[in-house]
Amino acid sequence: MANIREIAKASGVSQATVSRVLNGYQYVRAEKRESVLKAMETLGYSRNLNAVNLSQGKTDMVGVVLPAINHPYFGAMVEGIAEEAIKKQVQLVLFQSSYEEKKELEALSLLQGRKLDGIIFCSRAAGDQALIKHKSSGPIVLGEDSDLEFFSSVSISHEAAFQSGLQYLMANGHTDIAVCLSRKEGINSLKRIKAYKEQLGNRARQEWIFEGCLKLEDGMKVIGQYRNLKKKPSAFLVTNDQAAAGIMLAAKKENIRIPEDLSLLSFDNQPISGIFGLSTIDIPVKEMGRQLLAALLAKREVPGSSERKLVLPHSIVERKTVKKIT
Amino acid sequence: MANIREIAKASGVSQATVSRVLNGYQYVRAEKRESVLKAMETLGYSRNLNAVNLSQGKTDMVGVVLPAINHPYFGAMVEGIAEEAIKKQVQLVLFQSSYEEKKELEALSLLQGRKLDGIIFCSRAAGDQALIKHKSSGPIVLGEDSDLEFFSSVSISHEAAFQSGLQYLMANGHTDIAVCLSRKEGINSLKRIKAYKEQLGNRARQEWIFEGCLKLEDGMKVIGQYRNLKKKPSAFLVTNDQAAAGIMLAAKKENIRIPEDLSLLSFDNQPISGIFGLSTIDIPVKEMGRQLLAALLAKREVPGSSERKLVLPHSIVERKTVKKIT
DNA sequence: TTGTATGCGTTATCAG
DNA sequence: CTGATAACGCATACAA
Repeated sequence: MANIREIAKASGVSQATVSRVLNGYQYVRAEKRESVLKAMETLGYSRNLNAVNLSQGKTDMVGVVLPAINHPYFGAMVEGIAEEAIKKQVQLVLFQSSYEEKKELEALSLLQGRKLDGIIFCSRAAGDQALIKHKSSGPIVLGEDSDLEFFSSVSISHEAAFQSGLQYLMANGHTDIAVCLSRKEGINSLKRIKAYKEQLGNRARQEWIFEGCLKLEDGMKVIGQYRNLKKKPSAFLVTNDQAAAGIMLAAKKENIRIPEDLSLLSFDNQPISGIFGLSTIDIPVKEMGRQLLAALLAKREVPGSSERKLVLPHSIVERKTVKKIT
Repeated sequence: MANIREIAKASGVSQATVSRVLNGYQYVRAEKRESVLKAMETLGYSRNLNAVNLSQGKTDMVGVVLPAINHPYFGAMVEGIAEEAIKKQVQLVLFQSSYEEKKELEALSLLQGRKLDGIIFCSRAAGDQALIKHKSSGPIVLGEDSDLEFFSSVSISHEAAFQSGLQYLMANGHTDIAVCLSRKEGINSLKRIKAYKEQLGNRARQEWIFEGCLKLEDGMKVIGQYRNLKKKPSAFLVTNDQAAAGIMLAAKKENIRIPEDLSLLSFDNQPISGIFGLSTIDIPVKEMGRQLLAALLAKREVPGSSERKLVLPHSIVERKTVKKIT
């Protein structure tokens, strides 16, 4: 636990010189540098980062808030963030929120306490007000398709993507379309329900809106409910590949043929959709991650700079789960 | 960005008193407390945690190193750790290593820099030497069944569990047993291979040892290789439920009946094993997580205290994937 | 190229 | 109950 002062004393130089050696500063005479290095070696010195952070007013750590670390969608996003983080030499601190506001506030309070240089919200439960209140604590960027003018954001247009999904199904002759959403509340779900009702008009049905579809198991449950439907849809638009795969799995068990009996179009284009031959809507999640970190660091660089809304493109990947009805 | 000094000035008290208010110290006259609180409110004060950490010499943050955050086994372990972390008021910082030593060293260097009060290695790629070198940096505990005397550890006896799995299969009349391991190297895999060869004697076959079986997809691939085997085993002992589920999935596709044609016994007793009706060996992973954090904090409390090796029990959960051969 | 002095924001000790 | 003041360990502007 030796400190810089002891090293200075042991090597017969000043603290400042030790600091220079520590930071690879060039103007240090070779002999002194050696002497400092040797002293550090023998005394087992290691830099106290808390002191460094305090002195520099930054930590090179950024928080990443996301509902579920193990969900492929967010997993891919974190991959993108992490890739960029390595380039930019910052450490990531992950906060799994499970959509609990309390967890999200934990991250915000670390930002406020200057332990984080910024926070990326991949998705969130906290309301706008909670974030706005923390705006002065440091840079915050959003991985969501939000209208919130106070923060930079990177995302696709979820509304447009959802609409084009519906339109694709309709273009294939489907008029009875059900949807599976990831959660009840949440800015995206609300927009999607709106789009659903608008696109389908009086063919939209409340009992065709399934909520809480995040994981494989969730998708499997949907088929159970599907069986009990008096009027059955001919197609499902599912907001993530996992749930859609679950639907396929359960459908096979129940001898429901896909796509002959039921068409499926999902979102994300994660590896599992390839394995299952799922038609899906590609979202450049990883790229979103990269851009999110880039946006955050840009804000850190120039604190007052204006907020940017980056909207990335989506595209339909046709595979084998949508039947063309003629 | 007001600091404690400005608050002191604004409220007409000393820094010390402000600090007392900040920390809920009781001996502060009510009026002064009010005045300080008001000043903090109007100046928008928030505590700089880097300064606090520097001053106190601790951060109340602990690092958790694990290969894959999204793997159910480690997911459950982190759940246990997180549960305990809330009780003990510490923040978790997760490091996904993907079994890359570089990532693990990142965590160690934060420990060395005093940004972490300790590290839990749920599993690791780094060799013993790398850890031992960092022993003086702070408390380190291991979630593995290691003989390493320098660190406390919490785990089951992987060797005994693997053996009892083999014995269970043999007790059910199986003599041709193949095994799926999670990775080639790694302390556990080596022990398991040893146990396999010991138990089966000359019935053990090199081509019946499958490695790299971590995820569902990995299990699916195994069936592909199984098809090409001249001599086929009658049972698989698989070191995690995910891979076993993958085997079931692929087997169904290939019209291999389970357990009629092929028996399956896996490890972990994660939810998916229940869904698939998998016979499995229960491991109290979550409890391991709790105990790991407890052990770490015990070390933080009493730095010199002796290392403890906690071995938790495992048990076989009989379901429907092991056929009794008579 | 090097040293001195000061600041970073708290906590904690020690008088009073 | 309260206030000075010394740590905590490092970075850095300013001189030299």
